[in-house]
Amino acid sequence: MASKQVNKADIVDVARRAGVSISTVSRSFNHPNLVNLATRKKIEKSVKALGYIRNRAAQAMHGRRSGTIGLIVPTIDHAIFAEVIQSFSDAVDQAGFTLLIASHGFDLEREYAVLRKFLEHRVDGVALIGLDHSEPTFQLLDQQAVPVISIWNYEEDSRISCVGAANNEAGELAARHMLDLGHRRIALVFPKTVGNDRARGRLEGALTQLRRQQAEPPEAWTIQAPYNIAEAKEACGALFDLPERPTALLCGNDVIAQGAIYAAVQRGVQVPEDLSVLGIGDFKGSKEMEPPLTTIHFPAEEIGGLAGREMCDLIAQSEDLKSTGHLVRKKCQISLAERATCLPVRRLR
Amino acid sequence: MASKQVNKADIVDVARRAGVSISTVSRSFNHPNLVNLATRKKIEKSVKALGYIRNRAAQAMHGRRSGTIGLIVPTIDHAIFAEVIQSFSDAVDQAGFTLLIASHGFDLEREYAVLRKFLEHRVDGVALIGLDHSEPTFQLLDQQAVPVISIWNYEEDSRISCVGAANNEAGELAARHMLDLGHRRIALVFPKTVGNDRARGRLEGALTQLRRQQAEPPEAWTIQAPYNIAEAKEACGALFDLPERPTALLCGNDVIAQGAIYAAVQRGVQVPEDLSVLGIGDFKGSKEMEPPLTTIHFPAEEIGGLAGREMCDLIAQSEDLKSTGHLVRKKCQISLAERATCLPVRRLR
DNA sequence: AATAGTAATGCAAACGTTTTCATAAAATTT
DNA sequence: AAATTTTATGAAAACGTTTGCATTACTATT
Repeated sequence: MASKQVNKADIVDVARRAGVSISTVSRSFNHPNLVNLATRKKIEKSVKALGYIRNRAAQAMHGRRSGTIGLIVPTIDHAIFAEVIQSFSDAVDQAGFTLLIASHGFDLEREYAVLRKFLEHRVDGVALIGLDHSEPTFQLLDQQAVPVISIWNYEEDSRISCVGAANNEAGELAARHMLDLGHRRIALVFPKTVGNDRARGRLEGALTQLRRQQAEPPEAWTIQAPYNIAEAKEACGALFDLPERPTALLCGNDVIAQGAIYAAVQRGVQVPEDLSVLGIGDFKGSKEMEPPLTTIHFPAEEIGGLAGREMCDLIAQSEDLKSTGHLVRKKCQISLAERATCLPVRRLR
Repeated sequence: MASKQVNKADIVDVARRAGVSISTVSRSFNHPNLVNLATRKKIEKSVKALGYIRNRAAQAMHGRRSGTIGLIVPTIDHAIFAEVIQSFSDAVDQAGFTLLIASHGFDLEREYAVLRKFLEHRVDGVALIGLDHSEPTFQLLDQQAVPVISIWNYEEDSRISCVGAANNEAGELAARHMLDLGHRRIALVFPKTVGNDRARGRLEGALTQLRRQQAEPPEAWTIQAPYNIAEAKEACGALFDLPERPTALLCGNDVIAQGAIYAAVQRGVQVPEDLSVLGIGDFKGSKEMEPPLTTIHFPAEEIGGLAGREMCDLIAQSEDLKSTGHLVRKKCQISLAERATCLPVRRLR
């Protein structure tokens, strides 16, 4: 509506208007202490008048720093990732970085493509979710020597730096809780595990623990459900319609647990009286469900924030060129959130 | 672990290794048809060997295009925004853009700061949520003449291009449905409306409709709840404990509706028999709740995707410099999703 | 009063591309 | 066979910054 003339304000224009050289203008931005206060004021005024906005692209071409961090996630639209993304974003934002985000839809080839794209933009660092990545991805990361961090999973022998929790421990903890409550007829409902080390770790942890106590579920009781309430509900419904019903359901995540509970309600199966249901993840809202969901708490916000700060540190280090190249690994504690969907097994049935 | 030598591969290096000039290398990327196939192959080989990755920053300095789009949202960690972000991201991704994301936590001053930061990175376009923005934000946008689009809300006289739905219509539709079911004792539970035109539009639409039919709720029945199941549950709980209880609850969004239902369950109030509850938004999972939530459906994915494509178009147009500067507005249809939480009022009580 | 520092600034050379213009070689037309 | 067009390439000038080095004008030291 207004003038809308093409804006051209340049550092040169700013310099001219302020009656100084461009070096001085540049310096007044980057090393203000090196320039006289009065000069700085003049420049400031000139900047305001011209509506000048620094060009980070030009800046980046120089000092090797673009001021951006790339975050690659499987999907943004996911209760738990959204939370991690938010806290990661807040953390790097605070350090002045700008966040580039892309999702690959659980496709590791697209992940590689996105990584390349980010590298073209010369991100100062890259964050990935999980530790499952394609070989080309690892190689590219290594070759470009870009600071990188994996969020969400912890593994003591991870190939790249990581901040997260141990998913197998979550699975073990979950199974142990069920066993502690006396359950032996435990069904497992998990998402697909290919290319998803989160789910795989949890499932393996749970199975390990169950086997250890000779409570491995029959095949019919180990079912797969997508990350999606509706389909989880359906999958669990099928399970409930089986002639033999388990006394406990160990779900790979809270969404599946929620679906399971809905499926139970639909069939008049009482939770937790007739069936104990345990989730993993402690998604937002799980605590407020009715009945509140017993689950394994993952400190998503803590992980995201920690990862963000760690990412910034890594970048700062790599800048010092001391670049010892050593990996950093941070393990965040998970815990059992005992709420209302699990009960000791009723011996009589 | 591996070599990890500092990577320096340059377009110059590529050119040298391929035995051609840098112009040819650059051309082979940007206008492949202008360079001989054999030469292209040589360059390709050289690129591979050196692990060269183009520098978009340097590229951007030239042609005025950075290949990035900035998306500024109030928060990422929010069922509905996450969905919009995802589809917007997918759409711009498909067009080859890279997405910059930042959240401002519903603080319009931070929104302005983020916008400036994005502008420093020379984003090719900016997308914002909603139409409520500070005056400096609008001015900056106008002055920089950067393609901009607002996502989520539709207003026929919006100050910037927009793709979204009409929130007041959602409120009206919601109120009308309750009235159609015979309810007259209707309570309103909405989030804070300052700086949140989504909530404000909905509330106003609902009130308009209710007044029109002389069913405006008493003050005690118009309560405020934050976007948060736990607090919504609490707020609604207080409402239920009032001596006079409404027969219907019109909630500003599905999260609040969910909280309301939990609060009802807790108190033994039957939904929908004793109380009809209507949400707005149709969040993921609302359909699968037990009972499935009746709500006003907002096509979040459609809005995000449409906005993304529109953003790309806007950028393409602005590049043609024909820049007619006219705004584009797209209205997405909302609809009533009748499910199980609303019932015609019981006259006798 | 001469010397050595220090503070403030400017000049010009990077940075890694893209693109215009010029040129050479090859293909086509006359 | 000469003239013209087309195709393929290179040289060099941008693009908007940052920064090392040089210069000038002060201020402090002897």
